[in-house]
Amino acid sequence: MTSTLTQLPTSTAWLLHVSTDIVMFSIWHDSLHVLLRQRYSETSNKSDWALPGGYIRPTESLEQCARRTLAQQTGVHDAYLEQLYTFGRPDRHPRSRVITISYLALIPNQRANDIIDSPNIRWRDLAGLPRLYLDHVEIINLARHRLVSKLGYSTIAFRFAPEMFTLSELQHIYEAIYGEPLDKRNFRKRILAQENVVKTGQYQRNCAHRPARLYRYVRDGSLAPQAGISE
Amino acid sequence: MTSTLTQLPTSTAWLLHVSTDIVMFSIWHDSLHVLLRQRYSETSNKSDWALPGGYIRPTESLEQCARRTLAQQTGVHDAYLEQLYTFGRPDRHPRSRVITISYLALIPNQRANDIIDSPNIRWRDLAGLPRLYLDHVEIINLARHRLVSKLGYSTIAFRFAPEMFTLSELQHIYEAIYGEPLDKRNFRKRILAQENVVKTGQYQRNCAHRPARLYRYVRDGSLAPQAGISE
DNA sequence: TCAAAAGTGTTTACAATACACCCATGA
DNA sequence: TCATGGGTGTATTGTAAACACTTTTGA
Repeated sequence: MTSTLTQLPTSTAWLLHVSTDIVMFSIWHDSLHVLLRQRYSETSNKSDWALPGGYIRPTESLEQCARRTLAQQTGVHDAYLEQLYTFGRPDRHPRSRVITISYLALIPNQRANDIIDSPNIRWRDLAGLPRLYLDHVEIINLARHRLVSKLGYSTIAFRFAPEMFTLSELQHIYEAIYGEPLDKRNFRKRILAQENVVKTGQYQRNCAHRPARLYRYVRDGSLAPQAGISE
Repeated sequence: MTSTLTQLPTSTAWLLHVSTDIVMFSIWHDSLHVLLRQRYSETSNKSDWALPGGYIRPTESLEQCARRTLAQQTGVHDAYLEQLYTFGRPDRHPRSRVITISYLALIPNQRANDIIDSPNIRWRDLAGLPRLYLDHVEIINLARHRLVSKLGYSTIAFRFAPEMFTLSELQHIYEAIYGEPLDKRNFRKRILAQENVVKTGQYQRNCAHRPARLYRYVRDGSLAPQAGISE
């Protein structure tokens, strides 16, 4: 910033809006899905699908805005959130200047069921997205790209898993995101080499095959992740 | 976004400012420096050092804003730019709501000399920064962190190097950013394994030792980097 | 001939890959 | 007893790390 408010050139007193848009992913039937909401255009009678999100309020932070709009529109209060990228092309919105800060949101797969399944809110498979509002395809593509690359060097995959999970469940998560199968033995070796993946001592129940061990991921409480930056 | 402008609740018609702040790095005497400008506060007579940057205009994109303010304040027109992170805590500015999109900027080290060396614009060593405006320390720390990690998997280091460079010059760049020495033979092996680093056939001149080969980095023109996202 | 940086290979340790069979359970 | 997914180890390959001496130039 150049200076404090009093020094602002008057030319900056123009209308500008800031929003957040949230790309929430979850895995359904072994493929990556994104949560979309339907928007009815008031001009044409076409409808678009859009990312959850909305305009920022005077006293909330960017992340709070993302959390609030996500909760209002989808009922999800406790997703993992991480800032993605800020889109600000002057012509990205047809009628006004809207700058949007995009967020990546993740919830455990089984939680995806809890989301109110109204006709206006739907999980959509990334293969075969409908026509999307504004530049929301671009935002989703960036989010998927980021997710894929973070899978390799971070522990972000555990955000898709429940409290206790089997190694096969975890492997399915990786496979759904990468879109290709992984070797079972090498996968297990690699995961178990991380010392924060620990046996719970419990096992699956009522499966028509040998019951799998349940594991837990323990985030070491040492350094709490800074809002949205880390992982 | 929830909707188009006409549907905006009136409560969003409040004053909000958007700026960009640029963290421009360069290497001086084997250590990483950042370009700062001096700000005189109109309230107290203390002065702060701040990142270059400024408020966005109605018709420019975020990156154009970063480029324009950087050029106005420092004379640098052609830096490499990459979006970093958006800071938007409601209390980050004392008098108004200012959301800022931070950018990482890099120029070849020798270009750093060209920058107008006014008392108001100075390269400052990252070890030993002065008191900084608002949350600009935080922005700089994030930028350095990002730079260090990208050094490992990207080709961003070549942004510090001139058109033609010796492998030792390149190694000094890496060492300055990591803050630790590297093994010469392993370094050269690793760099030369990348096929975009090619011999020019030319050599250093007038050095009091064996003249070093000059190399060039060739960006393969196949896919041009998408504005600010890639690398 | 000296100082100063350029240039060059090999050995070792570790990480990633490929690959196939037996086990425990419910039906 | 059968179908289903759970669970396990080794050999190989490729990649990263450690490490010391010779070469070329200007002074």
